[in-house]
Amino acid sequence: MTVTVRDVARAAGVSQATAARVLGEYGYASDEARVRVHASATELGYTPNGVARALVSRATQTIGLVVGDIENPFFAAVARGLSDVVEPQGYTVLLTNADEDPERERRAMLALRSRRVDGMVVVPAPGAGREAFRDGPPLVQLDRSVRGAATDAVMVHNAAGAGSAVDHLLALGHTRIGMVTDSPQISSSAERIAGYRRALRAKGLLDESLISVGGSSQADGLVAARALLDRPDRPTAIFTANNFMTHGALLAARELRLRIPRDLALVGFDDLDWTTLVDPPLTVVSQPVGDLGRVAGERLLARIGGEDGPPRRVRLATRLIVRGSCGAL
Amino acid sequence: MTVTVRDVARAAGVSQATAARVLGEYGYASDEARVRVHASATELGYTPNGVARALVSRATQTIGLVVGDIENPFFAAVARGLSDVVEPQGYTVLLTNADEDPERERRAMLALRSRRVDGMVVVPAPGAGREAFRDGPPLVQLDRSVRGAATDAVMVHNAAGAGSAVDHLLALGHTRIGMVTDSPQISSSAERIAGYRRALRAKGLLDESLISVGGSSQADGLVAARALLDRPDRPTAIFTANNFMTHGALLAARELRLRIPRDLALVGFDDLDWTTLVDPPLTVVSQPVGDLGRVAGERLLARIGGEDGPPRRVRLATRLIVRGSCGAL
DNA sequence: GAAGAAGCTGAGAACGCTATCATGCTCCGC
DNA sequence: GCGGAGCATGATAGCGTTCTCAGCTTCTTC
Repeated sequence: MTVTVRDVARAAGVSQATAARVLGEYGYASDEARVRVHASATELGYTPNGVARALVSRATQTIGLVVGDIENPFFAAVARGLSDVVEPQGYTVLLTNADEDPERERRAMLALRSRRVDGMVVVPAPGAGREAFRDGPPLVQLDRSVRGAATDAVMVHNAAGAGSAVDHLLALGHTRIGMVTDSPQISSSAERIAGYRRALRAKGLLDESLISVGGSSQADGLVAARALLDRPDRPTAIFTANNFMTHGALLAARELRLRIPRDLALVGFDDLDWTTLVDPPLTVVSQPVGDLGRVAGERLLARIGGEDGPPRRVRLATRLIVRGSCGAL
Repeated sequence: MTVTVRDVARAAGVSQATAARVLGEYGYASDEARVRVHASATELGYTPNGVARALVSRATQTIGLVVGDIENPFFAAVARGLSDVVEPQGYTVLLTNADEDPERERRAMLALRSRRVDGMVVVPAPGAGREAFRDGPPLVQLDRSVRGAATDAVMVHNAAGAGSAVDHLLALGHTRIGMVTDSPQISSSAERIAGYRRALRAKGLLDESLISVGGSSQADGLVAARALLDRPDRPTAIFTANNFMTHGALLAARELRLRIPRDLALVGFDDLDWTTLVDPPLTVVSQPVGDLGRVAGERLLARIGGEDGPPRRVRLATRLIVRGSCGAL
């Protein structure tokens, strides 16, 4: 069915080896052979078979990406950044959603492995064990890192970012600041909790009961935020540790008819398209989402290119963007 | 480096053929051979080489997806739906962003082809020619369809959807209804424009100058919406044909201090997370985004499975969700 | 003019798998 | 006891590339 080098060779009246040489651009070939081979290649519509090539070259020119859910704008931005860096180098991205489930993640990584990806970028699911990261192709962890997994990792300064959010609220005079977060099994969430704790403890204002743990969906965020806001002594400000929690907190505030920022100040982690569209616009700790993917891609390409040495952990800076949801403007 | 069937065979003390049979689960093998092969396979950590398998079976168990930009929530939802349907069948999705550029799209499809994907789902870029869709693996077009490209296609009832939006505005008494749309080179946009025209013409209210053509970004949407709202005889209602245009129109309205729905009624095409978060919540024509991807996946799997017959075009229904942005509530 | 270098070519061996085939072997029924 | 069915096994031929190697021709150099 499909046309092979052999077919092209036959049509051009040369040996398979010669045709392969001109098509593969290596070794010698006379000008005459060259033009004839190219002519019959285009005439027959020859497309090199990447599978066969991958088998002998032991490189599939393919990068695996394992995220929780591509519908999460954070992961979508990461995917975009990754492919932007990697495609110009001839790589294509194999995408899989693991839905924050370690078992699905394990299976996805296995599937990518048997497809012989040249490398993979993984956002580890909560509870993922380090074994999964032991051997296999070059791998970089993104956004989170599994304890004991000796791979490159690209993350943001979570603790500092959370600290900047809390400090902002403290500076505005808040003394009861709650936090709505994803599971602390996720290293980035754990770090954000740590940053929150440290900032409050420094002022002697830490109250553990004001930390509400949700999950990885808006619904979870709503429930967790409601738990905090339903209390008689509800906090006057809330720091939400990811975009689902932010969304949930907004829903909860509306449900309880709390006006922002008058009744409740809000700072979210991770900026989104719509944060400037709501009223008031949201103050957030913005992460360089595209850069996360891009840097992960660069790390990976370097490793694929043979870079050696101990695992490298890269941390990118976050930035507090003050808008209206804390009453600072 | 990596362990092959041959290594497993050697370790188990059987021939390569026998080992291949038990690992590949075909043909005969004694129970003894079976256990020994499996034992040494797990001991050595054997992972089947999908590349080699693909070469002989002529199936990569891989589906290509070409979208404009995975950061667009619409495409992200499509990707999610597709992979949800396709992964349980053992397929993995190769993702590429073509940025609505026919040339990049062409190259992406070529790359997917040389990777020998078993099928592909493509959201054609504006201006894409039918040639690209002529031969190659099974292909389904999504959201849009290229004139003369004889492939399966999965789309929504664009004209009817646009009509329902306009009818809603008409029923509320609006007589000057503008439209902000993406390029009519995109078939779905063209159909939405057609639906808009038909609904207005039926009432004798069609004014071509109220159609403002933007592009594929928020910025374009803002500019196009502003062009409409800056006029002294500005429309009292606007129908936006995709989520970027909706976002842009919201920005333009804010810029001009127009109150929604008092000064301006708004209906968008495509529902999004944040449409219920803005004030007032947005009335939209919602599309079954996940289903688009799922149905495309099912179509594709059917074709890969050998389904024959003329190209099939599937149309999914849209649904008007009335919220507050038209003053209907 | 001989020796060597350089240019060009085809044969053929991998890569790691699937799958066919021929060859034994055991067991059954008649 | 014997033919045939059924089971088990190893050899071996691809899949479509990449790439080495040997052989041949042509050009260079002293």
